[in-house]
Amino acid sequence: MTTSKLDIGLRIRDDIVSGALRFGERITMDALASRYGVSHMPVREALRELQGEGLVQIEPNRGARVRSIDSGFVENLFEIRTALEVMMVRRAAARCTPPDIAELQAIEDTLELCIVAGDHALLVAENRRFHQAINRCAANADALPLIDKHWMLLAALWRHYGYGQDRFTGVANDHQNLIQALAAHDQEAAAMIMGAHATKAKLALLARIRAQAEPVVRPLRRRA
Amino acid sequence: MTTSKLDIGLRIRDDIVSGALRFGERITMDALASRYGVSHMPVREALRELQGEGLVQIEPNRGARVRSIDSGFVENLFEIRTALEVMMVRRAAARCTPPDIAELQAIEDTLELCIVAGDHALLVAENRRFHQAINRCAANADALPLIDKHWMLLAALWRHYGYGQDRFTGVANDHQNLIQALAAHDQEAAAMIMGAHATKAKLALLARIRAQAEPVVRPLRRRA
DNA sequence: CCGCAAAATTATTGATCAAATGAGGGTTAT
DNA sequence: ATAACCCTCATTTGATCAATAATTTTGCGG
Repeated sequence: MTTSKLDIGLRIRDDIVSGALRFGERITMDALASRYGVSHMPVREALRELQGEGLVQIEPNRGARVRSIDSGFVENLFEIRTALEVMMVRRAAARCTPPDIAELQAIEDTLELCIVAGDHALLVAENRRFHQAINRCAANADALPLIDKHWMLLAALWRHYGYGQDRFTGVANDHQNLIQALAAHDQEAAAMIMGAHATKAKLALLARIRAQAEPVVRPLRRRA
Repeated sequence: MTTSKLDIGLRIRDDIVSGALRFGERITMDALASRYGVSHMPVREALRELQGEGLVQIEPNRGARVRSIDSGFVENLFEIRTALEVMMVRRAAARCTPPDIAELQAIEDTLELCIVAGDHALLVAENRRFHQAINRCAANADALPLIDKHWMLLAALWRHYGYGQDRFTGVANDHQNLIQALAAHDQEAAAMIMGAHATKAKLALLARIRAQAEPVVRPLRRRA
């Protein structure tokens, strides 16, 4: 009914990331069409596009479902993102300029304030900004959407399983060391730290999954 | 006319890779529909899916065109694929079994026969099989389609610019050393060799592109 | 009461149609 | 003659309709 002319693909994506559409859930075009107040056509095209991105899986003549996840999938996802971000931080270390470093430090400052204040919602946003800033320094425009896609999926998983108590201990330290390595144009150091940083996140999320955490639906701000 | 019921997306993909549809070329649904003897519908969905994969670019209300190419894009593509394949070969080194090694050696044997015989067509096929076999050992099912996608794109570029004379000198040596490292479960060695292997390919293709005066990039008309 | 088969219902897939958007050309006015 | 404006055509996009495939339900027989 609220027939917003916005791209239906974005709406579906948001609903997947926000948890409104759960992983593995079967989705019919009828349901989505009535949910968004449009006909089947935009939904069909959006689903195809999301299938190309890997977010939904379509079986011929048998409908679509949101990509289903298991711990193996999570591990695979992390390894892909880690490999890409390590590559990117290496490039960033080679190319970053003093203004870039200053921007990173500024983001990191507010991020650490969030840690102290316990503002998780803003914290994850700032964390993403931090990593995006690094990736932008890497100047590989074609890797950015790839990383963003995986980041988005993993963010949805964090949301679903909840951030543990000690999720962000060590993050500030990693980030500070990362800034140091970038400022010194030390590619190997930056790569090492980033690899460890991402791996720690992987272990933390896998632990949450193993612990079968309650699906916490946190009132995270919808639009940044 | 030959209305094969096969997925139109595959046909379009093949036509892009084979060069029938050139990079940057504008494609209308009418043209594709009549070309494959189907109505607009399957073409629409296929184009959306290919857009999700990044192979075609769709501008709203202005149609679709095959992804356009420049040397920066090629470099970006190689860096992504290299990062992923290095990650994968590291995993493969940790997990591969004697039968895996035997299979790799068998593929490599026929590959080297192709080098001697100068059978380029079979050679590239065997080369791909070799790398796919390694990636399968890595047991990261979610990285496989990603790598395949980039491999396919780069294969199309090789096809277009041609393999130089010395493209495959050193390939056999790299592969043999790779097999040794895998058999010894030496992750670091395998990663190093794979990184060098992929980087050499990057340099070779970029050299081909620079050497060829004729640009593949078709002048893209910009919107206002 | 259980199993199998056939029909009906449900949902996807392909096709045709109508409307909206953008581009290109032609005409007119200055 | 040139520039701006309008009109027309081509093409995408959204909607409805028909048909194909699959799943579920129902009915019959053992």
